[in-house]
Amino acid sequence: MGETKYHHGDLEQAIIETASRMLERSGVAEISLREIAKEIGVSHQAPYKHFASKADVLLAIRNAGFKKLADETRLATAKHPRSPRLQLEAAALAYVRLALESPAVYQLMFGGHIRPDQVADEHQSDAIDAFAALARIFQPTGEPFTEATKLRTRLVWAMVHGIASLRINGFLAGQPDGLSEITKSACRMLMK
Amino acid sequence: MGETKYHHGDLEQAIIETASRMLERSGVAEISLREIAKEIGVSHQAPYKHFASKADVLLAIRNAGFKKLADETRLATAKHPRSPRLQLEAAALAYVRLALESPAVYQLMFGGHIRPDQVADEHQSDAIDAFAALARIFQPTGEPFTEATKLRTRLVWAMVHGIASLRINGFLAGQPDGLSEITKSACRMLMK
DNA sequence: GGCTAATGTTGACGCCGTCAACATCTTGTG
DNA sequence: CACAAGATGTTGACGGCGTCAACATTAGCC
Repeated sequence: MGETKYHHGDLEQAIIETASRMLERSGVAEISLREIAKEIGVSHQAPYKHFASKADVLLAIRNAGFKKLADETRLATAKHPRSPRLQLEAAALAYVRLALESPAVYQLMFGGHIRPDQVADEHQSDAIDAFAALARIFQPTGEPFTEATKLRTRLVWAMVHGIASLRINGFLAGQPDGLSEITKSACRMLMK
Repeated sequence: MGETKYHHGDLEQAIIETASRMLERSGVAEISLREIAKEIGVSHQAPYKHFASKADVLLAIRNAGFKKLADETRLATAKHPRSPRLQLEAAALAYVRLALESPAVYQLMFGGHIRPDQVADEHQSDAIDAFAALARIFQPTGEPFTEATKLRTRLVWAMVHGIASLRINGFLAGQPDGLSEITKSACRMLMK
């Protein structure tokens, strides 16, 4: 049947996937919408039926990254319902692992490639979700987070973010094992 | 005298300065060599007499950023020769202040805009200097740093880097004062 | 003073993101 | 089932970009 169809079927998803793959291979500065379209086998204008601009494609990848971050954080903490210590460690390790798995996406989320003010509020909520999942480690009950909890959560986030970011940029040498060690040390320090 | 000269005088420095200014105003994705040249009042090819490529200009700005980081770290620690606690706090605050002063340069240093493998070893040394200046807080004598010192220094670096990076990306709300508080909390935790 | 290297200019090329106009397919409604 | 309307995809054009090549001007050294 149709080996060459006029309509692609799910071009939007194909663009996100192809763009993500090229992103990890070539870096955000090197990828072009036209090349993505060519790779998919579609005209250079086809992406504009699904995204308003190239920046919009990158934004979608960024948002998906934050969603995954929130999901994985919740998943990690859910595995150890009894031990905040293990929750923190699992969340931290998941965070770092995610960043190392898709460094280009991670840089898209935190590397200044997208101006913070051009992110719709609706999509900031995923980042807020990730923050909340972390905060519940320190304050499992449902009440509004105290200032102490927020401060603590910010320190945790900054710590794991710093570890991941430095590693991606080549400033923390060593095997992933060594990175786990640093991450666990950080957790020990933050849990005390 | 010469209001319009054929030779500029110090085009190389002018390019770095103009590029840095445009960087902070427009973001790294938006700036162009041609626009920089036009702003300076020189032809679009003139920059190529001083830099091999656009990437080379960005690299120079990145390297200058690391140099400044190392210098400021040394300066901060030198102010409190007696108290490691104050040294750490001063270095951390200087680090965060520097990042907030020139966020675009900071993103150039850590945001994945430059591939780590295309940085000449010679220019990694500034980053190593900054690391060493931090490490001396924990091990003031001149011996090779112990593993414990290195781990500790990495945690410090990751922490302040995380704070600065999250703030630049809009994930740590609040006045600079609030940021100082977080930074000081981090120092207290790391010093114990 | 004149040669040479350093510095700056003009012009061209191909790629990029995006606008406009047109083509084809899908789908909902009578 | 027909067909209009909207969704999806194509071709062509434009200006801006980074960079190569060829040429022009100037500075510095013998």
